Amino acid sequence: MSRPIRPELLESVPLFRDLDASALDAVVAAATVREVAAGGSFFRQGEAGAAFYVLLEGRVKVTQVTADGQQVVVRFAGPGEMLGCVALVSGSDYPGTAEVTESSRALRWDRTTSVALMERYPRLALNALAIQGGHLRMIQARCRELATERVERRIARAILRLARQAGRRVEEGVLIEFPLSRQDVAEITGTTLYTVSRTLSGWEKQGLVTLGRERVVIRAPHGLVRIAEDLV
Amino acid sequence: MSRPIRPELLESVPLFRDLDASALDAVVAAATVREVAAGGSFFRQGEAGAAFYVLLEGRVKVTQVTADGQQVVVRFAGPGEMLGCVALVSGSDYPGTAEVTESSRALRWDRTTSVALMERYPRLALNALAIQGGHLRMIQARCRELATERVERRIARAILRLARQAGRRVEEGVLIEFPLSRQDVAEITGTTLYTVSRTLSGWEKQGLVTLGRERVVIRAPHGLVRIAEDLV
DNA sequence: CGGCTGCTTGATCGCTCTCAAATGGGGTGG
DNA sequence: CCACCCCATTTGAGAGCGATCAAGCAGCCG
Repeated sequence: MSRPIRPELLESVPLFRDLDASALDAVVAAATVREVAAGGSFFRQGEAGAAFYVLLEGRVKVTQVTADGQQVVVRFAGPGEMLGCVALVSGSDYPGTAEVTESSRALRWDRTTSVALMERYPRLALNALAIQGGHLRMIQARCRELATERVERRIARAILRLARQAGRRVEEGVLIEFPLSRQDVAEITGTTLYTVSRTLSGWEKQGLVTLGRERVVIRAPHGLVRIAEDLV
Repeated sequence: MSRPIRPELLESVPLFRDLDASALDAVVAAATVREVAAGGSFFRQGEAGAAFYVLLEGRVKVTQVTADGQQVVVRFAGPGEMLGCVALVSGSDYPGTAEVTESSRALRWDRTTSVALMERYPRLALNALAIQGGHLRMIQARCRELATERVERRIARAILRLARQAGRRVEEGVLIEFPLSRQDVAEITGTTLYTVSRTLSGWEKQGLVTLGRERVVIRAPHGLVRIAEDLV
């Protein structure tokens, strides 16, 4: 039906770290593979949390919408990352929507299977705990930024973070690999697309970045770092 | 040395849910009890994450400070809650400080012990994962609020949340049980103590709350809910 | 080539921060 | 028991960041 999964791909999945070979085999054997094309979604906010995923290929944007319809981007996930972990244990619904921005393949376990596997292979649960702890740390940092920092600095931090997790060197500098609209950046940093546009344009005038439609190339990372970190 | 731990206290700890009696015994036997008086702390931001705690009695305020010295309140923890979970697994340092606001007693496990227990009793790891998932959910909600909502609404939500987790009925209404300064509320909601003071005073004039030094009593919860939820 | 979608830019408004100063409650020491 | 002091709080005045609204521009696809 679908292509086999390359073993080296599985070995680089953080959730599977330090899992011995037989355990890894059993875990993967219990999974099904789900493919979703760009534009689709693995799950949507409010649905019952039926399954837990590990993304193998592609890219996913996790978003939430507020009661009054404003959208917020929670994170971008790439190959190797977990999806749907928060809804996993406490029999609850998905807190966000996992929108597929590049066609994706993921391993899928339904809830009872995931829990059974974690009970059988505690390493899995510990890894999940560690990874989720990392997410918690990251989102706490974002909260701190939202609460205490000016917009320009938040945008600089967001761009640098995105470059770190999905940056590719091109001749002009570092390109953020996936389509990233001004609106997306606004939803990550808690501002409006107008302010994002003005800020990025300002940076372009200073030669810090090069812009395009849904494209950002960082020419002078140190410049952005100065904006992000300087205690002026 | 110290008073024995009442079993009914342990049974209400979410981390220990569905743990059988012998496992619970073993887990508690592996712990030491640590007492910290009001004003002290269980751990401080930046220290190596040496231990993991379950609070038995008292109250703890978890805070972070930014590079430029601004403080942010992450959460308030009461009896039964975990502390130091984020630093537990990924051999990292504590992302925040656990300030004791009411003299506290907690069970303490050092890192290697915690990990060993979770491997031995996977239920523990799964419970921790579920609880941490709840924290993640909550902090995501706060991020969403910070990014999209006006200050008055954020303050209303914060006050209601605090009342839900530490409210006690008194004759005038619902009192938030622990000393809560305007500054604290500001650090929770990402604003300034001036704005908090103005907002609360406004509510007092409308009869929604009664105020005192480090005290808030909610007289009309539905009024606050209207402020927090109405899609005006 | 036309339309769609994403982006830029200008003008204006107002929420919230900031700084300054006054007020008051509560505990402590005399 | 009283007076004092400290600290949380209130309140005012002013400034400015960033939101909002309104147009116009530009890349991209059919």
